[in-house]
Amino acid sequence: MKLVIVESPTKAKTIGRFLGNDYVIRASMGHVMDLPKSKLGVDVEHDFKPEFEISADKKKTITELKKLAKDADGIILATDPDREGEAISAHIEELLGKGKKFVRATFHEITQDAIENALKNPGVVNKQLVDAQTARRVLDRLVGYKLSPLLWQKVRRGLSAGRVQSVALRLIVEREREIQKFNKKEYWTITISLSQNLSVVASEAKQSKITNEIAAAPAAPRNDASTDFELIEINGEKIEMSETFKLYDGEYKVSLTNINSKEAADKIDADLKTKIFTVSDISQKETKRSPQMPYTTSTLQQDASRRFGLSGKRTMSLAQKLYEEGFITYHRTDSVNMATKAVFQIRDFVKKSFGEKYIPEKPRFYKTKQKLAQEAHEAIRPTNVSVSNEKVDQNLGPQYAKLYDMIWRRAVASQMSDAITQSTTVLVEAKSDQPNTYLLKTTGSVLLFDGFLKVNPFGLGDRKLPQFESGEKLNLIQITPIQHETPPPPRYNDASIVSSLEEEGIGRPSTYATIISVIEARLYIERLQGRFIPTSVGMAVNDFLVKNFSDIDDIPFTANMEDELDAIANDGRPWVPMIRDFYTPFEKKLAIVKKADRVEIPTEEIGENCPKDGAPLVIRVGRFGKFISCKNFPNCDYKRAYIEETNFICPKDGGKIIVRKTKKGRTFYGCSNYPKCDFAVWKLSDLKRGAEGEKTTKKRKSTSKK
DNA sequence: CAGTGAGCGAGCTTCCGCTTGACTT
Repeated sequence: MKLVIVESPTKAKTIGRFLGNDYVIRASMGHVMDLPKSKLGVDVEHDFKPEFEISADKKKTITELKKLAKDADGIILATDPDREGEAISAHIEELLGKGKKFVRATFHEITQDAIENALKNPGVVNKQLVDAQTARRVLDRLVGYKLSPLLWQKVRRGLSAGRVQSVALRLIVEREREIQKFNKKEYWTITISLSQNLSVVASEAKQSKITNEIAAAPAAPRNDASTDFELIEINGEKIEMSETFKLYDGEYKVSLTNINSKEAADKIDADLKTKIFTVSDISQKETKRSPQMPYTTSTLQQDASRRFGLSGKRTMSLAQKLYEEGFITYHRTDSVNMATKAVFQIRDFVKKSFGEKYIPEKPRFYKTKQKLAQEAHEAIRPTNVSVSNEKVDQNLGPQYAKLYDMIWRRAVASQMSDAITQSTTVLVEAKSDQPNTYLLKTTGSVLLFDGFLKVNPFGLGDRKLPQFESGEKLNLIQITPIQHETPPPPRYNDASIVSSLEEEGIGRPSTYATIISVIEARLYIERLQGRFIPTSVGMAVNDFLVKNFSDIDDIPFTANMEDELDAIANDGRPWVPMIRDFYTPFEKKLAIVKKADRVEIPTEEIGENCPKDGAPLVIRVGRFGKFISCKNFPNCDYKRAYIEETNFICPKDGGKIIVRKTKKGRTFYGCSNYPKCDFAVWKLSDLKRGAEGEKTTKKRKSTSKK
């Protein structure tokens, strides 16, 4: 008997189906050893020796593995083929060790071929890769467990800092400041509605029929409905312009026009009324649109957030179940690669369902753009393309089916043909014998071939233009000047923060969702309609870290770290000097900052005075969220709850429903007349149903359990 | 289901990354 050890139990089950009876497959359930939770666990005096110990929740797993190892003829370490996976193998080897025969087997996809291949070509644990993981772990521990206590001392108890979470917080704080200092600019666009002159062109219409037949896309028939044109040039000069702003995280571009006041717009409006409008140019262009790459963890979370408003946490929990039930491949991945077998299955499926035209000549193979990607797994795809979302609905329910459907469409579309669109641009000149000539433009587009849009129809929508003739005169129907303001850069949400973190190589697929949960749990940020706003505590912590540790609390720090880890893994550089080079200046800085003053958390006045001593009342952020207190604290201890109202009323006594938090920090909604009225619900949607239907609520629950 | 900020000074808070259940509704 041979013992095979992988990380995930679902993976173990799948592999069991491929291998014969002489193999026993077990899962490690992730890391089995870690640094102790309650102390630093790194001996900085003695070459940073880490005190790895068996994780509390893995003692049982290890006991069982040890038992199996005793009877095994050989042990195959088949953990994930990346830095962390290599360390898990090393830890298991160390724990089960002594006289056992270990080999290391790696594969990047769970297919029969890949696994047989891996077993035929066994290797040994890569010590250099393990060293790189040790360095990563020790560095993160030193940063986290040295900075956090400093925050307890200088700001408030229970706070935290770390290489990843502090940069995520910084992104959000910097963005808030960029929004605050953003200068809005007024600008105007001018839309001109023009119509065709039916009686005049009636005879020409016949002639145009010839061109009409040649053109692949038929134009809408001529009619007297008007078409909207945009003003684009005045006397040969373009009115559109753009401004670029440097942000902490990249660049921000806004487009606007050089018409910057109502007076200027009105003047153009009046002048345009005196002009004659003539079609001056018609051009057509075919554009190809290619499908998107199949999902990774990051893009899956982004799309689920954008399309269904799901949090990263929720998406991952739905995906976990889909994975466990065998509907999709592994859901924590940074790879866009699909197993060759799956690619051909999808091509077959598309050919059968939609015809030959819908698959490109050659299969599409995608490459990830992230240079820090470790690509230990496949992209996220359905394990069997012929499984419909109805089947998922029957087995797991509509929420799961919705996510599965999204994954299915993206994966299938990724192997389909390009969509082909024909766009038509019509230019109109507006002039007279008086000064000033204007150029107007309109664009229409027609889908010639839907291609991949057949299964993933996003951003679809034709805009058919009537058939125009060059030189044709048009009638002015209406001129509409519209006022705009340049919008400030948007606040981050679940989708955009994950996108930024991934782009900068900060965090990993298994942590994107938890990074956000952590800074939310510390009350560093709060959500406003799904977007992140830093709290006063978040601002204070961020400013403290940036002021004193900007070399760590910055995007390039992780990129540099990754370069150094690569040198350890690939060139065999020793890890201890790398950590020492980091720690020596860090320790000096820590000692200096320890002597500095406490940080004051800014408060916000609410425009009301304290009933006790008349001083202004302020909003503070405590351990459980916002509350109102006297500015003179601790000399005056007046305090009361910060009440966030909703639009709902209590079905029991008609009081207002307000937002509250449990001791554990969960949000719920209760009656403002508490404790006189004890009405409370977890979700506002429960409230709508509440009055008429306890029965319907119960029914739904029992069916969804099936 | 409904707490909060400091200090008094017990004992404790905290990192990132790899995996699931065990919890709650």
